[in-house]
Amino acid sequence: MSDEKKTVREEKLLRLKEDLNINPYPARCLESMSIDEIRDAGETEDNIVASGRLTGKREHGKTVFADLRDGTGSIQLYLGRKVLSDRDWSVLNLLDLGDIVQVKGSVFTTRTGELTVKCEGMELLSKSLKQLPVVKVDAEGVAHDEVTDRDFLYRHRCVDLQVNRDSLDRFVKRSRIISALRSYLDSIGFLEVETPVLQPLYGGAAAEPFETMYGSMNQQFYLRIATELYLKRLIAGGIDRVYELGKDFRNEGIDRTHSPEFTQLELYEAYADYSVMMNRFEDMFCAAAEVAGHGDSFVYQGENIDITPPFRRTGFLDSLRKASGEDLFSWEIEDLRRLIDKNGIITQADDRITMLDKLFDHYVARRIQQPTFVIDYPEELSPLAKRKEGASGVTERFEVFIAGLELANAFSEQNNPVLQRKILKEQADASMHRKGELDEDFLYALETGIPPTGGMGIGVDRLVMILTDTGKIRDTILFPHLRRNDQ
RNA sequence: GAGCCGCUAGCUCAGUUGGCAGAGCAUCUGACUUUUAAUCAGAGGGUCGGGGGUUCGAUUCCCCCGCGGCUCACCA
Repeated sequence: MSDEKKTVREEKLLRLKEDLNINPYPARCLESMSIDEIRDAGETEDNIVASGRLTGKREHGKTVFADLRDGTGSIQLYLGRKVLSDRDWSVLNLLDLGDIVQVKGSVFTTRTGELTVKCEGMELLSKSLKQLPVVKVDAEGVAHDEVTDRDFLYRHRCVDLQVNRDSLDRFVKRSRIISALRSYLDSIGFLEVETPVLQPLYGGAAAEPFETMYGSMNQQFYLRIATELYLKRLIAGGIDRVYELGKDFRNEGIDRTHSPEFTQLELYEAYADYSVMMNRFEDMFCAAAEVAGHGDSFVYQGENIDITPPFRRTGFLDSLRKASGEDLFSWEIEDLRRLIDKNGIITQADDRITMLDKLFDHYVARRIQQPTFVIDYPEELSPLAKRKEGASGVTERFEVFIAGLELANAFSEQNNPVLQRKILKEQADASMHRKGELDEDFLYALETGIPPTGGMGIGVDRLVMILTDTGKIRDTILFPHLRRNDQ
């Protein structure tokens, strides 16, 4: 061991152990009430037990006021020289902010109107050796010295959750939103399943995969970019309502709305189509909004969002035509390029359909504020969707946009195995990476026959962004990826 | 992957036109029996992200590197 100087807290730890014969990390403690329960119960002469982290300490000679916080809330402690035993008073003097303690006592209201535990006994449950940032909130509710260093907070989420109240609230809501999605699907007969994260072939979306060497198989595997092709195998297997809620991985850029590791909900429903998926989306979105504490509307990044169903519907080509004032779908590639340049859109797109998609993003998608189903996408953009009957070149597909964010993507699934094989073959031939490889197992499943099916993918992190008024996807993810910082 | 910005005490930040590095909160000592951003008096605390260069002297100027932030690109 080194002979480095002990920190103040390490000294206190030693004094607790040697001078006071206290175990600073006991294995057991008394059962205690949660702090919100204590608050609900109000004043009482009875002895209650409360446990939590010491987050504030105001010393007044023979009296100390402190703040105790657990996962449910915070309450003030009153610690008096005359009330506490000599031993507890000595322990108190060796406590630091951040220590975890248990107190026993009655509950009263101070003359300033603060509900307070009058402590008669106190036990140290765990000594904190790190001096954490102290965030104080004044009478107007303004937080002082709030920790803002993103790097620090992402690397030490435990600190973020302790000192930044907003952060904890956001992740609690995230959890509740996910529960609400599951409850909805479970309640109408959907079966939750788990499909492989490591896949010998990847598919179901157009994205760069993460690659990994599978040692005992002696083969290259990929982290999934979507669960689609496996869930449809289950539809073929007769699981008529199926969903998976889990991580997908796309080896692409990180920005405000993209995380390479993200959470997606994919659901498939046999004997349904994309219009049923619209209803499912509305139902789930409203259920999630409710558990996030919202009514018919809420504010996202300063904009009021009205979530009263039904949500607006607009055609992909119609909306593009209206917004641009031109029938872009019939334009030649040179003219599209000129329009893209004129609008200052920076893109490497060189084919007609990608250019149209870029123009759609520019003219329509990013300007959509209120919940909107953009329906009937061009078939070139939608290889896994069924073509719309009676309309040429479009598919039964929609995406949901709210506040300029793409939240969901759904379609009436292509269940014609002959057409599907043809489309995937053309796509594979055109791709540099896939080298013409088709997912034959998936096609086999289609060839055994699957019913008409509606399917949908929902970006869960983005849903949480919208419902918690969060501007960056990273802030909805507990442990976003960071480079190692070994210094 | 590109451009711009940042990195100073545990936290929030100031500052040095190149000359022993500052504040508030936190910490430590003392005072105080109902405070709540408690107050008052005093004290300690820094490899100024890392490495190199210029210079009598660099935390400050220059170069390289690391990490982060913002914008953009990639992302059916």
